[in-house]
Formats: sequence, C-alpha cells, structure tokens
Amino acid sequence: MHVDMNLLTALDALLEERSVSAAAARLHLSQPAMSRTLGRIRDATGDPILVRTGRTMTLTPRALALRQEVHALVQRAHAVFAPERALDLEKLERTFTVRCHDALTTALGTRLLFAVQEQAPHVKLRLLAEPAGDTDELRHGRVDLEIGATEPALPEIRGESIGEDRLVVAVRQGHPLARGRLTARRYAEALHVTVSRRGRLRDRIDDALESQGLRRRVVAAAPTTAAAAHFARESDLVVALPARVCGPMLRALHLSALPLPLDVPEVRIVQLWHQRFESDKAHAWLRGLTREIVQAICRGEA
DNA sequence: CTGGTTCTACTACCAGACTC
DNA sequence: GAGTCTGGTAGTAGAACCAG
Repeated sequence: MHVDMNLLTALDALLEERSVSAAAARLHLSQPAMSRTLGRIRDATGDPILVRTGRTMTLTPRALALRQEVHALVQRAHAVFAPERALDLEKLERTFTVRCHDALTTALGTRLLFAVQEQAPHVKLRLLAEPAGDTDELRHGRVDLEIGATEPALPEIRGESIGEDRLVVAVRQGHPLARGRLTARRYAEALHVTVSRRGRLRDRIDDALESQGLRRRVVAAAPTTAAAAHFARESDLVVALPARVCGPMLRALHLSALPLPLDVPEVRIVQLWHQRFESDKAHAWLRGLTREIVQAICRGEA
C-alpha cells in the first residue's frame, strides 16, 4: 500500500486546527485544496475525521484517537529531513514574540534584553502585554513564548514551572498598616485593589480571609501591577504583589512590602510554548535564558 | 420573525507537473 | 501524448449572526 506522507502532514494540521481553512493557511494552501486533501484522508482512513457542527468542525472519535500519534510521526519525519545543526547564536537572526505578565516584563525585561544582545546580537524581542481574554496566539504562532501564572490549557501547549514568588502587602511609606504588627484583621480592614487583566475583584486572598471569618473591601481592580502600585503610592489603598518579581518596582516607588498575614500559597511562574518549538534549538535557548533570569529573580538576585 | 450578511466547507472545472 | 495527481479559481450550500 502506498502511503503519502503529505497526507500525514495535512492530517496533523487538520487535527490541530480543527478547521479546513486554518489548516490550509498553516500549510500555505488554498481552502479548496485542503478540502480535497481532507477528502483523500477520508478515503484513506475510511473515517470522516472532521464533521461539520454548525459553523465549526468537530473531530470524530477516530480522529481524537489518532491525534497524538499523527503529531509524533510528523515531528519525527521533520527531524529526519532537518539535519542536526549546531545553534550559532552569533549569526542567529530571529524575532521572538514573548508575552509576559506586566510585572514580569518589568522584572526580567532589562536582564533578558541584555542577555539576548550579548549572546545573539541579531535577535530581536517583541514583548507583548497579556490580553484581557483567553487567546490561541501560542497555537497560531503569533506568540512564541508566554510567561505568567497560567497553566497550559491545551494538550499541544508545553509548560514549565520556572519560579515561585510569595505575595507581600504593598503600602505607601507612613501607611497606618506599617505601624505595629500586621494582623489578618488589620489587613482586612484596609481598602484594597486587586490586580486582574480581566477585572476580577476577587482572588485567592479573599478565600484565605474567609477561612478566618474575615472579609476585605476591594474598591477596584487594576489591569496591571504597575497601575495598582501607583494607586498604593498615592493613597492608603493596599495591594498584594509578588515580592521578588515586583521588588524593583516597589523600591522605585518607595513602597513598603509588609509580610502578608495569611496562609496563601506562593505564586507559580510558568512559561508556555507550543509543542512545535519543543526541539527548536533557538527557542530552547531563549527558554533557558528566561528560566535562568526568573530563577535568579526568585532567589532574590535582582 | 425575516432577510441580508458572514463564515466555512464543498464541488466543478481548469492548469501545470509528472509518469509511462 | 494520454493519464493521473495536485492545487488553483469560481461558485454553491448550509449554518450562524444581526439589524430592523
């Protein structure tokens, strides 16, 4: 039996995109050409693979079962045709799009830029802010690396925990909370700002307070840690921020960092990338740099 | 509810490349 | 040169969305 490897590549794109049009765009084909290829895949497998459900397409059980295996086969085939070459950072010309939580952009941005410039002078970084809603930009290749607190949500997204940070209470200098021991009750009585790009007025601190029978008054949600920190500097508002990551910003704004009088788990810092970059040496080099820098920040070496 | 618009997939038909 | 395969354009159909 003749096996067309191009069908395997097309099947991989179709299974991942769950859309004939998107798979066509990925493989630089026209949509009808991909539709015909899907037809050939259907003939070859004897399964519809993608079935129409309204405006979108849904994978059949057979397609779901094949997904991982097909992807692994395509990756291995690409590895065969892409001969092993050493990564030459001196000559590497590439632009990486990195999406970061705003506090992380501030904390690691300068060190990352210097490290990249020193090791790979022709590499450029495009640093993006986190969007308000969930997007598939890693999947669609519009973002190469994402660093934040979000765990991978899709099977094709790889994730790596690169650090942990504890929350502290940021207040202006001379704030009443800074005098005497900060108890959970005194903390709860203050006026609070949360940091949420989605505008959430509630976070895990509220859960921790409620477990002690306490409630706090959140007056606003700030879109970024920088905005929240400015609110705290210019008022009696208090905001909980990751200590190490926000350390330089807190110092620059002359904010005091008080220990959070609650039992709240540390904030995990995670980097995410699409599995197609798994064996990309340049991407792995960038991941290594961000990992080193974030780990140094979390050890307090910043 | 209805008709127009938009999105998505499919089919028909044609052209170019390749094989025998 | 005929046959086959693949991909292109043009057009069609089904479903969802939206304004009135």
